[in-house]
Amino acid sequence: MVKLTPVMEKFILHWGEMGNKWGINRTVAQIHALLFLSPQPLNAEEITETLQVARSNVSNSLKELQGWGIVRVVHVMGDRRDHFESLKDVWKMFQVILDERKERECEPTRVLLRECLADAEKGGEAERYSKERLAEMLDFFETMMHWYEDMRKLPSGALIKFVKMGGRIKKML
Amino acid sequence: MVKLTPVMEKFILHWGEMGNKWGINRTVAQIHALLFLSPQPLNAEEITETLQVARSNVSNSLKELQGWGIVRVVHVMGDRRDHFESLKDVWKMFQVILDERKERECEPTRVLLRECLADAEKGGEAERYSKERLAEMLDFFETMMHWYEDMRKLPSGALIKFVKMGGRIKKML
DNA sequence: CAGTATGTTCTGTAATAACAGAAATTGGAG
DNA sequence: CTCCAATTTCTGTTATTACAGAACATACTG
Repeated sequence: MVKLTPVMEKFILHWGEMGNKWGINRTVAQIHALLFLSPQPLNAEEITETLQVARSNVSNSLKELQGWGIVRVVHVMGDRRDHFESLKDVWKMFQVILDERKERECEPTRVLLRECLADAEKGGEAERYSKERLAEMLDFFETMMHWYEDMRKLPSGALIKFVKMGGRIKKML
Repeated sequence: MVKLTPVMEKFILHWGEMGNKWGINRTVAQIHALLFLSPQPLNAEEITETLQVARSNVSNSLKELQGWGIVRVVHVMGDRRDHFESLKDVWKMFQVILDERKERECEPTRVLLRECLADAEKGGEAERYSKERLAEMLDFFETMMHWYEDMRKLPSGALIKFVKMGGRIKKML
């Protein structure tokens, strides 16, 4: 049985709410927070007891987290139950989440914007204004996505150093 | 009466779904999309008819969008009804949204993380591991938020140029 | 001031999402 | 193969959120 410390509880609850505001199911986010704070991998039963939610809910939420790529199954010697652990490296964790959201949400939007622009071509005058606006939107998406992909390629140390430079980068430009 | 072109309709529906995935109410996002694509400001009645949702729903959603700072009221000469228009500059629009999410969601998280770390100090051994993890998390948040604030200060032209440079920035480091 | 257009708030309903518990499945262990 | 632990999937319920329509409030018009 995992006993939540006051700090763990506080963070887990907050993380749940936060997830919610960003379109992530509350229990999914809570489980993620729990695993993030757990020194060892936990099995589903332990998560169920600790967070007091249904076993099935835990099972589905873990699948979801694995789908996002921030939680993975590990095995403990002499125990055939699955155990779960979260990525612990915060930078990597958010990188993985961003990668995933880019694919799931930005990419389809980019595709749709391209389609819209193609349709707008055939729409003549009626679509003129939409075409203008959506072209700008598409340019924004493409620019940001390219930029993210470029940053993404940097070795993680270089990226961190770069971000930590913050405003001083300005002088270099 | 506003007649939706096929392109407008397609984009509005997609934008609604997209909003949903990011924790934004569907009609709120749809209204935003409509205003973004509308060459002129629209009044609430027009929005109601165009999107076929209740007048009250439109009223509340518009308040929400104004709260986010991406839609504002304008007046048309000789018409006492409020008209609404969206920011049209995509870069500015996303900047405003990010500003707002930073304040609403990241800032409270930063505060909470600080509290957690303070609590963890008093928690002794039981909180040792949590303290480690949350300290890293806090560092991540502070670094990213500082970085964003620094970038935010750049004149928008410089920022755009900077982002468009993308990977070529690497050579300069 | 009465009447009307406009906009907001309130209240109940409908749609959706989250969830619990049961049933079904999978895959060792003996 | 049989049994049992572990996990997943299914089904119905509960909670939440989104929404419509009505009631209300505001403020302009004549």
